[in-house]
Amino acid sequence: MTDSRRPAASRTRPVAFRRIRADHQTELAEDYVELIADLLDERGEARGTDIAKRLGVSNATVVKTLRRLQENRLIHQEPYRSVFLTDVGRKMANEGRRRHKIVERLLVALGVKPEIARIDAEGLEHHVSAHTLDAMKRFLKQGVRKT
Amino acid sequence: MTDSRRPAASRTRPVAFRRIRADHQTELAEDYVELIADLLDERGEARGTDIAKRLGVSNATVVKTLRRLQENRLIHQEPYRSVFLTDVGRKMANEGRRRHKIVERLLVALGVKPEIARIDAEGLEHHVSAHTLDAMKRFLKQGVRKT
DNA sequence: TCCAGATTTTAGCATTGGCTAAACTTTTGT
DNA sequence: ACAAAAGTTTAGCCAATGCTAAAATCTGGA
Ligand SMILES: [Mn+2]
Ligand SMILES: [Mn+2]
Ligand SMILES: [Mn+2]
Ligand SMILES: [Mn+2]
Repeated sequence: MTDSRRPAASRTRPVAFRRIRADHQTELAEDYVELIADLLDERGEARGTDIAKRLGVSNATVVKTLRRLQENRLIHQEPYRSVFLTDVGRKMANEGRRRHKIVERLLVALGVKPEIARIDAEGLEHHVSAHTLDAMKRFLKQGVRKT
Repeated sequence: MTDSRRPAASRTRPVAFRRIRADHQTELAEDYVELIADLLDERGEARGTDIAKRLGVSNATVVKTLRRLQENRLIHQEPYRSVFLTDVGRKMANEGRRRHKIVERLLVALGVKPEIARIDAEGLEHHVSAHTLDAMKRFLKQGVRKT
């Protein structure tokens, strides 16, 4: 029953699960900076309240998370003022957007309804490795052969 | 700048983010029951230690999580004995496996290396809606047209 | 049988992400 | 100019997921 080409589950699975736990650690930060970048583009400023509204979360929660993002040098903020991205934060936002767009376009290419693609992509994006993202890009570019 | 066919971000984004938070709530439970089902199939019993090993997590963590899964009627266990799935748990495991396989096969079909597909699928599976899963299934079945 | 080593559970702690209600600032309208 | 309204932060709570170290239980030889 053991497939010699496939390494034992006891060895391979922990790798996957560790990756997921790592992904989840950065996931929230990624969504925040991306959202902040969007707000800055759309309206020139990103207030905590706007972030809360878009995330569907309470104001207090946002305040707490922003504090941590500031400690991690992803954003800059002063009391009662709106939020800005540091260079690191902006870079993270741009990478996030890029991934996000590719995943969403891939779903649409597969025949997923645009509204649903938007929603699913928001969760999927954080778990797509660089290699998988490349494969998606290739698929989107060159139509596709496939058996 | 506003696209009339696309609803305002302030209305649509919270939907997506709420979905993600919901997904994350069930994610761990899904991985546990799937893993337990695997162990039961492979070796007839699922010990906490085996689960810990495959998840790459400490024994104590597993004990605590299993207690919660038992409260939620997904598993059954007795002290110092191995773990079994309830009907509900088994059903969840089967659905999980189905989704998991489809996602993994889709990635491979896109040209992702099998080892990487395995890893990425473990995180992606929980964020795929029924509709998207159908699209993936269709794609896998019928080659694909695509522009 | 019985105890030493292996296994499993418990205790206690930390971090993250969420909430509501209260306190504090800032803004606005008269 | 200043009080009411609006907006923001703080305080204090909870649940989930992780950890290590200690206690408890089980088990396989001698
Ligand atoms: Mn995103
Ligand atoms: Mn996201
Ligand atoms: Mn799975
Ligand atoms: Mn999984």
